[in-house]
Amino acid sequence: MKSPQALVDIFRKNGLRITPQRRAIFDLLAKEDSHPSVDEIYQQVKITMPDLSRATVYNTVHALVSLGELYEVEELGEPTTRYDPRTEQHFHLYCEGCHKLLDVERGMEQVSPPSEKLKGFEISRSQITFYGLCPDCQDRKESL
Amino acid sequence: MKSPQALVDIFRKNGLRITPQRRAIFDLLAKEDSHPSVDEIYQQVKITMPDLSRATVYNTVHALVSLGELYEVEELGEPTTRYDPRTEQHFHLYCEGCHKLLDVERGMEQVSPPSEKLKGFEISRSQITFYGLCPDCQDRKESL
DNA sequence: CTAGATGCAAATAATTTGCAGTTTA
DNA sequence: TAAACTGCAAATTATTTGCATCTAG
Repeated sequence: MKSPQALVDIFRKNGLRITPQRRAIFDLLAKEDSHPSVDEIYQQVKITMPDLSRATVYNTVHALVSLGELYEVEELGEPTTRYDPRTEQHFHLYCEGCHKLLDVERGMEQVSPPSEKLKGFEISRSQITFYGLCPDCQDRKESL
Repeated sequence: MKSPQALVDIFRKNGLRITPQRRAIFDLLAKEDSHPSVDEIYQQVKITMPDLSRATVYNTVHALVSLGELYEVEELGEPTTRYDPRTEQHFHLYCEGCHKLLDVERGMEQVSPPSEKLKGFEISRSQITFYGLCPDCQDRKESL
């Protein structure tokens, strides 16, 4: 995630305005190293800004996604969309037991399929998720 | 997707019953080579079975997913879950212009990250999606 | 016969929308 | 001061649930 100030600049450059609510959301996301939902962002920011509205969080999150500064993560079988503040290439490990979601760096591993398979598609990004059980949930399962 | 008869056997083996509704859903999915939502399945089957209920489709689809005979595809930024009748390994190409979703066979490409990165996770499946623009949508964009 | 399924309708819950009032640039 | 943003509340929509009835095995 870029710094709050960088996001401020990007917003202004795109004709979007900077409000105290947006600043607070930028600050939160910059500190965040998990994958928060809109509601989690809302609950956090609400602590210091009690009359924050959920609609405002949706609004700002959508703006960030449009600008490519935040990504949706949705392949989790959960009803809520989570957001990913990390913009570097990485993949996800998702535990189907406890719903933990971990980032794993992507090395030089191939991130695009052989071009003859692309059927003329122009690829802009990819999402790779591995589903399974984390060590804790493996133990929990064995002890049943 | 397995044949309707194979699914019938699997359901019975698991103590689930075979109703005309379920048979019709199996038949549809066996023919299907796209990625239908519950509502699309419902609309199709409803044609020949007018008092089908959506709840029944949800019920049967969930049963199929639990048995590992159908997969959820959810990384599409759409509000509805689509289902994937193909059980072989493959990845997805998703067009962000027209929301087309294509299957592409996966070859012997590496489907799991190097084990030292797995942090003890036990992986059961993976989902790999490439986002971009299909040839048609690339043309459409250029001609603006 | 009886557990499991069905259809219906009502309930949930995430997200979107409309709008009057407020604020940023 | 005009366009953008805010909070609120109502609307929308996918999915889930409760329940009385029906049916597959």
